[in-house]
Amino acid sequence: MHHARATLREKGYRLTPQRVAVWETLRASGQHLSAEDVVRKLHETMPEVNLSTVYRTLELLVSLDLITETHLAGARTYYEIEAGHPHHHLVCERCGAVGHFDDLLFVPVYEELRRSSGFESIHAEATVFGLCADCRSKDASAIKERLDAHS
Amino acid sequence: MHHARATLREKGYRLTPQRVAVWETLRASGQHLSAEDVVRKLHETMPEVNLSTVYRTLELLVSLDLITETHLAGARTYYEIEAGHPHHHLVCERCGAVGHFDDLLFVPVYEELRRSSGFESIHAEATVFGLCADCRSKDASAIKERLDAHS
DNA sequence: GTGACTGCAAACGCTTTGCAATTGA
DNA sequence: TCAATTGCAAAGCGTTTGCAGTCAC
Repeated sequence: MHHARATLREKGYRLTPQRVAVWETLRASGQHLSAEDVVRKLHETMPEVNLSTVYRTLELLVSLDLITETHLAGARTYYEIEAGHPHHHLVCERCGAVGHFDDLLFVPVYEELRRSSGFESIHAEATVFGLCADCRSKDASAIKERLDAHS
Repeated sequence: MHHARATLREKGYRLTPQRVAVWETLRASGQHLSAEDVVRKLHETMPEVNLSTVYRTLELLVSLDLITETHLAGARTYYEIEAGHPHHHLVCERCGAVGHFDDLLFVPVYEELRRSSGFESIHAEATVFGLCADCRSKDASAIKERLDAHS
């Protein structure tokens, strides 16, 4: 919060209520939100904020490294507070739950790619899909129930 | 080619000139093409083919596992002939060159994620960005030239 | 012959833009 | 005060859809 206010001030950007509110919304949620998600939340307390203002603000916050964009799946872009360390996403294909994992896990892959392809300055955007523990245990109990019913 | 014709036939789909042409275009290029790229190439020999037909055909070929979709960067979707083994992409941020690497490189990462997060049935979509060897050597010679000019 | 397919035009969802009115510094 | 920022409406882009006509089978 201070972080964002200070950075905006420093760089000579105005501290408008809309900008503060977008930042606060992302911070409070702690989630990955789309622009649409952000206006929806904002409208609860600031009904007049416009979607285009939200887009402009998100773009600004990204350019100041205060938030990051990710493309989890589909057309939409999602935004989250900059975590400080590069990471990637783990998405449950059943319930949509989103987890993080550190980019450091990819270091051996990057090294192999440098060696084999000659690419340098490597960085990645990766989304890993799967079934989260919750959904798997729900599946397991559903199967058990069905077996019990037959016996 | 036989591959695609046979599969379409088998599944009861009609073998229209448009479908064959879309498939042939992707095969001939051996590249990652967007729907727009495909119509542009098709229009050289079949000026009447419509973009929406191309989209419908690409969707069909994807559903038959004859081609795959990837999201290299930006909004566009790209298509390529199904390679037979899962892979990811390596994109040069300077010249746009696209390379492949095998999904097997990620196996240790997947194992770690299963262990630490409880996710299962894991698969990923990853794009790795960097500077390809060509662009790096061009950079290097440009710097050398500038240094020589000053000496 | 007939239903699967095509071309066309219109709509889609998400995002960006131009502009006049507003507001933070 | 006055340029930066906003809200609004319109356009942008890539993609999807409804429909009437066409064509592979």
